[in-house]
Amino acid sequence: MPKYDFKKIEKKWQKIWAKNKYKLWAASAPLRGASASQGRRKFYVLDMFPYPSGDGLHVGHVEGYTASDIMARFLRMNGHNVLHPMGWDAFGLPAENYAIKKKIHPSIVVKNNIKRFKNQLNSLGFSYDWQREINTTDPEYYKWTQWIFLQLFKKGLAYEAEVPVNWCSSCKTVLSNEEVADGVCERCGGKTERKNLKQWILKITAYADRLLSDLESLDWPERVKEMQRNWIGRSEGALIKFSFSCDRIYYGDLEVFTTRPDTIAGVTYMVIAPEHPVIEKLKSKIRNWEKVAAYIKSAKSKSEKERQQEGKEKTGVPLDGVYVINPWNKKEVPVWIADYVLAHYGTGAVMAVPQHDERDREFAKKFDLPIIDEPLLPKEEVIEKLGAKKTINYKLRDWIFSRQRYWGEPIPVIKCEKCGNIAVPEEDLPVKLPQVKKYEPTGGVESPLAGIKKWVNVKCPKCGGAAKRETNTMPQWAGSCWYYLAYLMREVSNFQFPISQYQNVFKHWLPVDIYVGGVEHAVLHLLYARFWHKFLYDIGVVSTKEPFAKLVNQGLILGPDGQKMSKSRSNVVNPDDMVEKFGADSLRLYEMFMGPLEDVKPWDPRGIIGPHRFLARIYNFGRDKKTGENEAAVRLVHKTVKKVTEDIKNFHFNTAVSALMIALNDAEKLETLSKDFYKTYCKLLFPFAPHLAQELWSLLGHKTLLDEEKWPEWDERLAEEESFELIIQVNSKTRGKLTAHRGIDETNAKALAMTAPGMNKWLDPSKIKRIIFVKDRLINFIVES
RNA sequence: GCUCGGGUGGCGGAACUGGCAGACGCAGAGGACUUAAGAUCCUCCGCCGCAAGGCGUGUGGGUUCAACUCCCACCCCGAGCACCA
Repeated sequence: MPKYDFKKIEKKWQKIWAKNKYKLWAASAPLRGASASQGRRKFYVLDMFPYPSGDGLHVGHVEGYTASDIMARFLRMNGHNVLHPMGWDAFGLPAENYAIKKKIHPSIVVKNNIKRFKNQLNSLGFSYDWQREINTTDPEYYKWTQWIFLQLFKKGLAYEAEVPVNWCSSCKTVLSNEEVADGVCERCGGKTERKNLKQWILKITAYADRLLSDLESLDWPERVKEMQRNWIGRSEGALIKFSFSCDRIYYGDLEVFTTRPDTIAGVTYMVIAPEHPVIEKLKSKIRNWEKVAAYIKSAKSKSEKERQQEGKEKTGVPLDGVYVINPWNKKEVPVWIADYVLAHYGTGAVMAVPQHDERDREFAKKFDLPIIDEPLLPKEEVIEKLGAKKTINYKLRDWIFSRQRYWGEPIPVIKCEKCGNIAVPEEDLPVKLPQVKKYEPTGGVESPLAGIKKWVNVKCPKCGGAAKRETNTMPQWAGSCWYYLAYLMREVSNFQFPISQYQNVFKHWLPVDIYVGGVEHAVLHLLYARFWHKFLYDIGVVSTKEPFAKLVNQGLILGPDGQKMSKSRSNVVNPDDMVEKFGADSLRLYEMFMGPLEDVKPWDPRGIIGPHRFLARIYNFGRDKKTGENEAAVRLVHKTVKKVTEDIKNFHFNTAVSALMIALNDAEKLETLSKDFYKTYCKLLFPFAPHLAQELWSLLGHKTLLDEEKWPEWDERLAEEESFELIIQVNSKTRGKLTAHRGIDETNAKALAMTAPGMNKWLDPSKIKRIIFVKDRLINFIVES
């Protein structure tokens, strides 16, 4: 028997595909053809593009990319116009850190890594449309990233402000809230500290309501939607004014935000955040100022995380001499400061209702403040009587957008002492990242770009006077906010201005129909990209409200030890090794066969052998079989086509692979097989194991490429077996089985069941009380016991 | 604490709308072939039992002729959020 020489087969077809790739895998341009009338529609099948790290492709990449490749191939064979592109998200710290260490320019590092990644992707037989390849670090690409920033800037959605920020001292840059998890830098795991720095900020909060409500329209995993909902954190309530009363004299108002105006009668004290500006104003009235000042100082010195970690044990200080009057019942209550009240949320002040709020109760108990039982009031009535303002608050905060690092898109702004922040004129884009000798971050508010005087010093575009460039760069996430549009722009021209020339392609291809990627981007990339897309929608660039209609998350693949793969645990499985040992088709097949796509699953080093053996068996299958018509074979084909087709549509690739295995096992038992069986089987196998399927297809004598073949159809009647196994139960226990014709009625089933071997042991016909008959399944005799 | 997933053989997992639990694969056992090993092929493979049979889908209860599937209570694991007023 010939050996399944996967290396030879895979190389051979990869060569042929490379020659034909633009014909085979290029989507039709929308302006030529693509008629929706014949059931042919567009499908935009998108992978989350990789960061081309020095480690090369990971088996986790292979999982998601195989899933989308199966989908793309399947849809193409079904006659659809499929766009399946790939590119590189190449700005960011790892390339820069590597560059610092090895003294190689990051662009060279990135170039080498991309080359390696691309080879790896091709070695796995993915059917990407490489004509549309993009790279976020290409100046022609990032000029558009800068252009979008400028549109945001012009609409007032990008602004500079001094704000408290998260600073990562090991990455030496500011981070966004989304990049900080548990007080730790998402990137390097280092502790973050709080600093007040002047930064560029994007007003994502202006889109909070739409980012939240439009989630409903998306076919996304509920988990991801829920994470975004939590992150946006909408709450409805009202702003209520309390009056300060010091020595019984009115001293201005204090506004609080509450979601529970109905509990206002139970307010027994007031708490304000230590940072609240009113404290300074009331200073002269506060009798224990020294104590208060000390508390404020200690609160400010702590990071938000530290405050929260200590948060179980509440702390606070009363403002002696300061009271507020409850507008509902005119009662005077004391005012406290405590760091469990956050300055940046609501008004930074809370009316405390210990009866109803757990945190208030904890605080009240600790400091012996009264807890009163009170009537719950009609919410609307309270709001109306007090003239309170209904408000909606969000947890979401604006996106801190500048980074003090080299390897990112320069922020296209010129700072003029006279004119302020001035946008770089569109015709001057891109603002190219200049070559520098040292990439080391400065550690301060400037990026290494600040050291290049020639680059920094420019004329103000407005007044012509001396001015300086902004030296901060954009964060990692900027380039990935719009890359799915860049693939489309490739179809028209090579990123030329103006934007209007791209609107037809955007209209045709958007939204992305299937977006496959890891769940780790749930509140980073996926939130940011939705924000930018909505902005582009508002300024008329794109015509859909959302970028990604359907999202599929592949589950993490763990190491053989059940732990997350990592170099330090040395449990990383390298896809190259697997391709070398078992072949690309085996790797693809195994990763799909491991379990449901979305599940987290451990890598079983032996597991890949199963699919590999299966492919080797297919390779030699049928060599000693007679060709001929065979009804059982026909039914087997139809059954398998149905199962595999439906499974692919539902992303149930594990059971699709298993159906292919079952079909082979069953076919081996048949004496003759028709030509048609082999043909159809090749087509079904093709999306999963394209190299072998194509090889077998050509061995069958076909000159065509399977990419251009039509996906098989099935006949519902033939997809069902003629007969079934009738389960015979007595008192709901299975006591026998008989083969019966489909559609058999109760009377015949009963007669048949009586003839089952050994039935007289279990069944006395005179004692039958009741018969339950389930068509094409079972008959259950209920007898007296 | 809250929210969302999930708990099925030694392992990964399968099971339509409530209808044979354990498909498919890995591992394991026995056999064939081989000087041998490997590869390949055949048979077995949830647990108890010689068998007949009984028991089995996290635990306890319920509904039903029939429950992995539906209902109630609880336990455990994973992910996310977490002083957001």
